[in-house]
Amino acid sequence: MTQAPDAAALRAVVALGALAQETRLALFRLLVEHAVDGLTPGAMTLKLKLPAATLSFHLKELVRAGLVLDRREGRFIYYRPDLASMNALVGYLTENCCRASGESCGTGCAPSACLPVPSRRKRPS
Amino acid sequence: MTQAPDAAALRAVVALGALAQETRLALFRLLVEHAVDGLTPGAMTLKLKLPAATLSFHLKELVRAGLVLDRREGRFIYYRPDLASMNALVGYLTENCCRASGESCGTGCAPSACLPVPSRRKRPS
DNA sequence: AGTTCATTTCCATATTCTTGGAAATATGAA
DNA sequence: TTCATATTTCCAAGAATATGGAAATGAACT
Repeated sequence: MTQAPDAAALRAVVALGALAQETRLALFRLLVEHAVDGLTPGAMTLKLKLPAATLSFHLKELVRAGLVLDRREGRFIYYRPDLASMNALVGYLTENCCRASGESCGTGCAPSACLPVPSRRKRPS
Repeated sequence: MTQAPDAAALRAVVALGALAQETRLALFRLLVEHAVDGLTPGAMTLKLKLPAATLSFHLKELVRAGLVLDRREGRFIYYRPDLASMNALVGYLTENCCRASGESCGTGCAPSACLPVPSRRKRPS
């Protein structure tokens, strides 16, 4: 079965697996709505009505997959989506799963969907 | 946990789950390379070096997710990717996971990636 | 009828994922 | 230091997935 350990495919499988779960997909979508400043786990538990342990588990999964970034700010941790990474995933799917090898299918097929967050803020202690 | 059983999200989760597996992703990519005529399970077992039972299991999963279509032709069954469905998945991700709600992020964000196999190809600029 | 090939289902096993309470850790404030 | 809040890790039980041999099904041909 294991024949071509393609690194890009491996990354895609991990990212797809991270999104292939109802709670995590909802969580990621929520984060996308707050892509600029991010959200704290506390805010997410309120929004999604999840036990803290469950939320933390899924959040960690998204981070492990490289789809979510975190930054500590005092007592809080802000999580935000890594849109560049998400974009890369969509690009991979478009490239490898949307068209036959070597073929182009029009202007809409460009892999670049949207770019990383425009501006960043930092405020560490 | 289960709070908003969004049908579109549900479909996306199933499709993502179908692709979030090394063997199945390789399988789907193989099918995309033969999107026009399709492939028989026999040909796939040879290409991917999988036991028939294992291949059948994964194939069924892809069909269940709506990503693969089959047609019987005499003694053979030909499987081919449902590119429209794949396109819808990419569209969903682009719409819901690539940008903040209501925001546009440039010309590249158009949800339509590629449509079912084109008869004519365009020259990329 | 019976034979052969293509493909799937049956089944048991092994592995991985999901859940969430309880305990632990980290940070800031009094 | 002590307290309170934010967040994570620990753990264990249940649920879902993955694997593949062996048996069953389907479809053509003799």
